[in-house]
Amino acid sequence: MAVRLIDVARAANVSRSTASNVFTNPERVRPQLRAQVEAAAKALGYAGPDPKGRLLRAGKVNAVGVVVPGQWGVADTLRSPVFVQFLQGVAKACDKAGASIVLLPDAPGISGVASAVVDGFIFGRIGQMEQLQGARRRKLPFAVVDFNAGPEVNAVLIDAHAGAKAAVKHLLDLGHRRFGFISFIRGSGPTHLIAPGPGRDLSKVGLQIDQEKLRGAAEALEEAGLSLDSMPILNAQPWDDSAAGLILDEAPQVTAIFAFSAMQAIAVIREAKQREIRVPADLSVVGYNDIPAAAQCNPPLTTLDSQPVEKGRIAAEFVLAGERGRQQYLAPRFIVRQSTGPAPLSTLRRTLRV
Amino acid sequence: MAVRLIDVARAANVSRSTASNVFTNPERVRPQLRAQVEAAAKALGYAGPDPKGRLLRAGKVNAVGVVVPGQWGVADTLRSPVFVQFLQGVAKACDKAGASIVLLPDAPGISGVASAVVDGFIFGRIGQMEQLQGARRRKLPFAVVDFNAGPEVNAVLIDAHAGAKAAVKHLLDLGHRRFGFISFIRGSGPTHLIAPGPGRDLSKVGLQIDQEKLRGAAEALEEAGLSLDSMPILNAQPWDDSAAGLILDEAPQVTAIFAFSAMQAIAVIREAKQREIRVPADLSVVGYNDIPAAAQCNPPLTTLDSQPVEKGRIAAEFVLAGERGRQQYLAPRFIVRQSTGPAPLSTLRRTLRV
DNA sequence: CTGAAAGCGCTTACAG
DNA sequence: CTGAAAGCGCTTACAG
Repeated sequence: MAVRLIDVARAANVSRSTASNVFTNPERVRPQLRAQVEAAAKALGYAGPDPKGRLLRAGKVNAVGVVVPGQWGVADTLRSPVFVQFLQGVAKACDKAGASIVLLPDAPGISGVASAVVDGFIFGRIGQMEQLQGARRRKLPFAVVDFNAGPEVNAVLIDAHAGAKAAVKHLLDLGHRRFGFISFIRGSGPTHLIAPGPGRDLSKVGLQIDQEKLRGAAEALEEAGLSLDSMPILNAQPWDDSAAGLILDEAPQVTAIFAFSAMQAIAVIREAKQREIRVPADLSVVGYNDIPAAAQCNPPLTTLDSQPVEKGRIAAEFVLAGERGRQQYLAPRFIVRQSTGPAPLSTLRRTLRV
Repeated sequence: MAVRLIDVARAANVSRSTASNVFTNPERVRPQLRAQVEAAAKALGYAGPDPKGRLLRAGKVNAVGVVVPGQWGVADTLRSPVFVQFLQGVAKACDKAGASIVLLPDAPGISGVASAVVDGFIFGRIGQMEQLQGARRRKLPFAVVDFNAGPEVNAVLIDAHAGAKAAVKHLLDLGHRRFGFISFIRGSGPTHLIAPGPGRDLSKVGLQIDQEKLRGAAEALEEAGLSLDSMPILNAQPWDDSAAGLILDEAPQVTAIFAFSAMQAIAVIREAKQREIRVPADLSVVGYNDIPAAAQCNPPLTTLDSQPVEKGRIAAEFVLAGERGRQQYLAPRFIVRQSTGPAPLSTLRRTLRV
């Protein structure tokens, strides 16, 4: 049914090679013959060489795969503004290189890493080393973001430890002593509170990068004679709207909340407003990531810019260039807006409400 | 260098067919032989069948291409929140079908429509029929959004005429008589004002869907005894921040602005605030598309929800199902928030400023 | 359950 | 400048 190159070649009375050249290396074919072949192609309705055939022979797809955690799916992941910023960065590099982007789930199915038709992979959010196995086996170049997978793996990293430390220091300088944290949740479990307690196990909280944030926060607290152990940590998906209410319910004594995602920070501001808790007079809020809504919300959010666009761009460049084992560190930028202020003298008004 | 299926087959002392079956139809192979092949694969470091080879033989890629206008590039297009919502819809359908999404520019280059390795195309924003040529020649199913390309072309459409008419009626009911419009610009030209004037040519303004909006607006105006010809229209990219200032400069007499994108509407609100023009007391603003920022801005934006997620989902379903010539109409939802209010009694305060 | 053969559609050295 | 031949890596009827 479908017209093939050989059909065109026959109709034009030339060999397959010549017909192929007409489409791929036109300058190698005499104008007259070229016109002959083009006429035959037109007459037969030939669309040009089938990419599937070309692919097998030529080897290169001109596409990079952006792998999305299977548990969320592509649709859910696109709801994250930071992921979209990251994707913009990937697209910048791909646009320049004339490559296309394939969005694919990290699922065992037919559309996953094992069978994607791409020249390489970028992992946008990763929980553990094992998720890289598939890409490694394909022997294609790949890059990882926000995850250190050892010296042989291309990675674009941000110094989240320093960022979180700076954020907590900023709050300490404002006089805050009682903090609450909202972390990204690893896997797809339900939102839950990790109550304060000495020696509690935080190793399952969040992704590798959230672990770094926790350590950065702990360090800043210790330098001020405080301990992270005495502070509540909420474990939630960035888009779970119940988290903000939960932490305000469970930790009314807190005067500052540091959320490891901008969406959660904004949710806290919104929820606080509904409860007539003033931000920043009663409660200071710091986020992580500088999404568009962070500057637009009221009050505008104090947050860390984690450079997602740059991350995506560099990761894509590594993959497109076929690099192996490159590591690039980026510095977060701390942006002070109006959601943080001096610690209130008393939390009486708030605790009374509970 | 790379290990192939045949290498594994030889090492395991079986035929290629059997080796192939181990990976593709394991249940057809006796456990013992299967283990033998798997051991050989492991020993050789074989990653499983190369998708490029499989593809050519099997025919189906399990991916749909989302085509982005070449003049903007993928990176620019991802800056549009509506496009991202649309992509979410596409992803919903693809996640369910186990397909991946390929983001590709509508450019002549190697990564374009002509050579993309996909099972079909979705056109997210289209200026003219000719852009469909490439997809048509590939003989793959494709769908178009917000563009009527005739009865043989799958399309998901929204009744923008009715939506725009409702929006203008809403403003008329509030007493407004002097309107300004900000349309999407076709192509990549610079932002410019189309001054009022009888019989001016509006056929080059915006895309097909913006033409519909203009007609809907004109109809509402005529029913109120007014003419679109007497109203200024600004032609701009949704992300051009200078447009809001320009229309406020050039059309100070206007009491209501209807922007054909939410981003422009929000920009007008922001710019008005800077000039101490009160919204909605001095100026009413209506947008098109209900992006997250529309509800969050201050005051929240009165706008039309154009159902981008649904559009994407349905378009993807058409393509995944191999449909041809389906047309689906969606109704826009008019959302009244706080950026529109009664027309001011006088625009004196504002005109004095100019 | 297993294997020999054909072929998916194309490009790429190579010989002329 | 042009053509005959080999082969990219795999799967799929088909025969046994």
